[in-house]
Amino acid sequence: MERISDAARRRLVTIASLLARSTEERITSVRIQEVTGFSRDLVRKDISLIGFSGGVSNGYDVKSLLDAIGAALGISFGASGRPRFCCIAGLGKLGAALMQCGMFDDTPFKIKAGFDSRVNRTEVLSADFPLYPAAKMESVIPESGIEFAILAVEDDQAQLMASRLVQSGIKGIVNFTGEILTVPESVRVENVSPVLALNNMCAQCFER
Amino acid sequence: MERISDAARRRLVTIASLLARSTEERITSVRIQEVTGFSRDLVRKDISLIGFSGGVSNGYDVKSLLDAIGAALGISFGASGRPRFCCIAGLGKLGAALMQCGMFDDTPFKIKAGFDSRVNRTEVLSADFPLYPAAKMESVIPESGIEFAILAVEDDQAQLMASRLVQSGIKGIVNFTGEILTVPESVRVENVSPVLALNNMCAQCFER
DNA sequence: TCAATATTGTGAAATATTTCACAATATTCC
DNA sequence: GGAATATTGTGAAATATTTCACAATATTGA
Repeated sequence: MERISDAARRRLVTIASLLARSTEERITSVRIQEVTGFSRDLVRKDISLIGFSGGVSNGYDVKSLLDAIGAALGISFGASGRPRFCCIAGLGKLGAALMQCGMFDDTPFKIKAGFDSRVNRTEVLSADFPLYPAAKMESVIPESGIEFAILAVEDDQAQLMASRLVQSGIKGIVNFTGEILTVPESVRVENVSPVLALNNMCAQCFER
Repeated sequence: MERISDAARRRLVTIASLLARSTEERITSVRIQEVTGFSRDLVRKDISLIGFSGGVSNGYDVKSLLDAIGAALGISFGASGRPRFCCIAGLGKLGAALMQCGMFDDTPFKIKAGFDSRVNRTEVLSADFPLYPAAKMESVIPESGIEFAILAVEDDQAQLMASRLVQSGIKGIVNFTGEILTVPESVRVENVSPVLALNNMCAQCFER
């Protein structure tokens, strides 16, 4: 099977989240284009790339296609799939909100620990999972089977904490800070800083 | 000047955020590669794309390069640049945290309004800027010169609110919800949902 | 049933992007 | 000062991605 490019993989993940929420039984490439903005040709190519071919002239079966994408990319939707253990590093306003907002409830992502360098933060807050001072990171992460971290510390601590997460064996970091993180090639970073996002949008608006 | 691709623009924004935080006076393409992971060749190409050429054999002058990228892409860093007015739609745990966490303090992005469909939310919370029931969106946004919105509502309200933001004349949406938003081509969306980010990371890990 | 229509799946063509390679030039070190 | 080294800037080559075009097939409606 041909290699799946990074861009194609992201499109497929987007398509899959769309399918996961669909109330329809079938969906066409034209409809996917309307919702996501990806061209219908590309949608068909991406789907054929994972070796799926169940489409007929009234589109794809939503459930089969979702399963196929999930199987090809190793992802699942809803709370039932193979659980993926995560932690939150930084329990300030934003970190605390992320841990309490219920965003991960219907997903395979399970928050298993929270870390903060200020000991009193971990004592004041309460959560469904244990909170630790940051010093415990290196032991807790491997022991709990935590794969991914959500980084929500202050910008000036971001690189330091990221490096410690990497040291602790984390596979990927969802970066809420404004810092550009330097990590080994084997570790993934997804930048979700609102400020970076706004800058990208401004630049895009200016562009035309 | 040759067209700047979307990917190149994003790399330039990333490079610019890096420069904006740099304490050094000069920086080389090799150093930018080390920090960002973009190949040094690509870094040089991107920089030449905006018509900047000030590099010598010990690198680029950080300040000049930052200015050049800013001028080419219409962005600025720090609180001094041309202000860009934003709003937050959805004042639940996450929206409230975003509005209080100080993340935008040293940026040109100024939060000018908050919206929530539950009237009592806007009465209970207090902020540096006015809070309105969502019904006021269509009048407040054009009147305040708000260009961008941060969408932090519950998933099931996401598309509806996004459409109303679009109706109100917003240029771009930073989307914290897990929904894939359908908007006109003229409106930008940056997806910063932690769940989407985690899914993209999982897919990437599986890939190799 | 059968024509008209809609849709997928996929090679081939067209574009776009990235890497390569190297001349030109600046810096460093002896 | 001069050789060795480092770095940019940029065409050209190599890759990669996207769009095009259309055969194959399913569905719809008369």
